[in-house]
Amino acid sequence: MSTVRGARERARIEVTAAIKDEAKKQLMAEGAAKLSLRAVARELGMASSALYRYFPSRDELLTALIVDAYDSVGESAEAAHRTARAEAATHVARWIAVTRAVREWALAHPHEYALIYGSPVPGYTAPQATIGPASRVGLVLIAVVADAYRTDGLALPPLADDLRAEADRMVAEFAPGLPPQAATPLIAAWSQLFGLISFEVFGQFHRVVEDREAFFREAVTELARTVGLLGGGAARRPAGTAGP
Amino acid sequence: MSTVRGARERARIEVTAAIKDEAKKQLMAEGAAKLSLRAVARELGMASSALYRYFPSRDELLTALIVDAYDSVGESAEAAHRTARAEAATHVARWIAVTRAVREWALAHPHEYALIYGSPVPGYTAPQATIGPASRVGLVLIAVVADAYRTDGLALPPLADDLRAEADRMVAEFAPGLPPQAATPLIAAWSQLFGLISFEVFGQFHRVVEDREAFFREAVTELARTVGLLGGGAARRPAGTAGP
DNA sequence: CCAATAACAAGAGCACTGCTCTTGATTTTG
DNA sequence: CAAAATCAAGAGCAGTGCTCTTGTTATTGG
Repeated sequence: MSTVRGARERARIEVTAAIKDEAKKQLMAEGAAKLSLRAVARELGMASSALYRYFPSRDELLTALIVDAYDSVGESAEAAHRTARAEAATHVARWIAVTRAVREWALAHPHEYALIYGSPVPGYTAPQATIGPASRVGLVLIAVVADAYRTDGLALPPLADDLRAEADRMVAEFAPGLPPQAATPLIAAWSQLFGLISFEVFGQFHRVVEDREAFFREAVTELARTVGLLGGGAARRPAGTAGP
Repeated sequence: MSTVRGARERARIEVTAAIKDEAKKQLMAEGAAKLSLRAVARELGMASSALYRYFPSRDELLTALIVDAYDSVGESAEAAHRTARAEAATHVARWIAVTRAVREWALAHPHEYALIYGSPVPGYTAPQATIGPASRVGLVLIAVVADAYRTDGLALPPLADDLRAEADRMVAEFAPGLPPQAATPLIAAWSQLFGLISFEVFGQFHRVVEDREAFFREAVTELARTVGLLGGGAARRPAGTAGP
C-alpha cells in the first residue's frame, strides 16, 4: 500500500502534511489553545472549508499532532538509549541518559509537551490511535531496567501482599521477564519522572529550584535506586541526621 | 476594611461571588476550555458586557478560580494533616494521609486539578496572586518532615556537592530548621507526588494500573522513605533478586 | 436637600472561531 | 467517453471575547 496511485493521492498526502506542518508551527508559537483551523487555512492560502476534507474536525487535527508529539519524545528517548547502550554505559547512566533526553525534549517543545502530558484538551478519553505512541517512553525505561536485571540483577524490596496480583499482571503485560517486584516501582518512577518534568516545564519550580540540571540529575538518580538499579553501590542509608 | 459601606458594595461582592459560583459550576461540568463568559452571564440573567465590571477579562476570572482551587486542595491537605496530628499518627502515616487527601481532592475535582496542575491555560507566567495559595500543599509536606526531624531525625543520604548551595538556599527560604540534605528530596517528592496524581487523573494509568489505591499507597510510602521518614524501619534493601 | 459624580446594566457591534451546506470544477473510474 | 467520486471555494450559522455607547441608578459634596 506504499505506492501512490495518482496525482490526486500524491497531492492529498502532500496537503495533509502541509496542514500538519503549519499546525505544528502555530502550536509551537502559541500553544494548543490558540491553534485555529482558519488561521492554518489562511496561512496555506486555502479556504477554511477545504481543510475539512483532510481533517474532519479540529480535534482530529490535534490528535494527529498528539501522536506526532508522542512519537517525537519517544524517538528522543530511544535514541538516547541506543547511544548509551553503544557506549556500554552503566545501567544507571543509561537511565539518566534516557530521562535527560525526555526532559530536554520537553524543555525544547513545551507546547507539545503540554499537549500530551498536560490537561487533556479535546475530550476526556484518549483516542485509540494515541495509546501505542504514548507508551514508547515507558517501554524504553522498562528496557533499561530489564537489561540491568539480566546482567546485574535488581535491588528491590519485597513485594507488598496486596499488590501481588497487580504486579504479576503488569510484568506479564508490559515487561515479560522482569520480576514482579520491579513492576510497581517502575510504573511509579515513570509517572514521577513526568512529575519532575511537568513542574519544571509548567513553571512550578519558579523561584524554588534554580540549578535545575543538577536537581534533575539528583532526582532521577534517586529514581534509579527505587527501580532497583544502583543496588550494589555505596551505603544507601547512612546514619540519620539526628534531630535536635 | 471588613465593613460593607452600602447597598452598592454589598451587591458588588454578592454578584462577584455569584459569577464565580456559576463559573465554577461550568468548570466542573465541562472543563476550563468550555468556560464561557457569555454562558455565565446568560445563566445569571445579565448581559455579557455587564460581567466585565467584575472581571476585566476571561483570564482574570480563570485566575480567580485557580486561586480558589489552590486554596481548596491546600485546605484539604491541611485538614488531613491536622487530623493525623490529632490522632498522634506516625510521621509516615501523616505523610500518607496528606498525600491521600491531595489525591482524593484531585479525583473529586478533575477539572479544577487540571486547571492548576495541568497545562497553564491563560498565558505563560502564573499571576502573582497564585503563588501564595499554590505553595500550601508543599508547606504541609514540609511540616510533616519537619515534625519528623524534630522528634525522630531523618534518614537521608549525604548531600551532593553541586547541590550544597542550592540546598542551603532552599531550607533557608522554605523550610527553616530542616537540614540541607532534606531540601532536594523534599522538592522532588513534592513534584513526583503530582506526577503520580496527574497520571491517574489524566488517564495515563488506563489499562496500566488497576488497583490504584494500593498502588498509590505503595508509591507514596516509598516517597516517604526518600524524604527521610521510615529510616528506622525494616531493612531498606534486601539482597537483590539476582539476575539469570 | 439637591445637584455632581461615580458605578452600573444593557445593547449594538467588531473580529474572531468551528463547522455545515451548496455550488462548481477536476480527476479517477467503469 | 460518460458516470462517479473527489475536491476547492463561498456563504452562512451559531458561538466566542471584548469594546463602545447610551441610559439608569446609587453615592457623595456643597
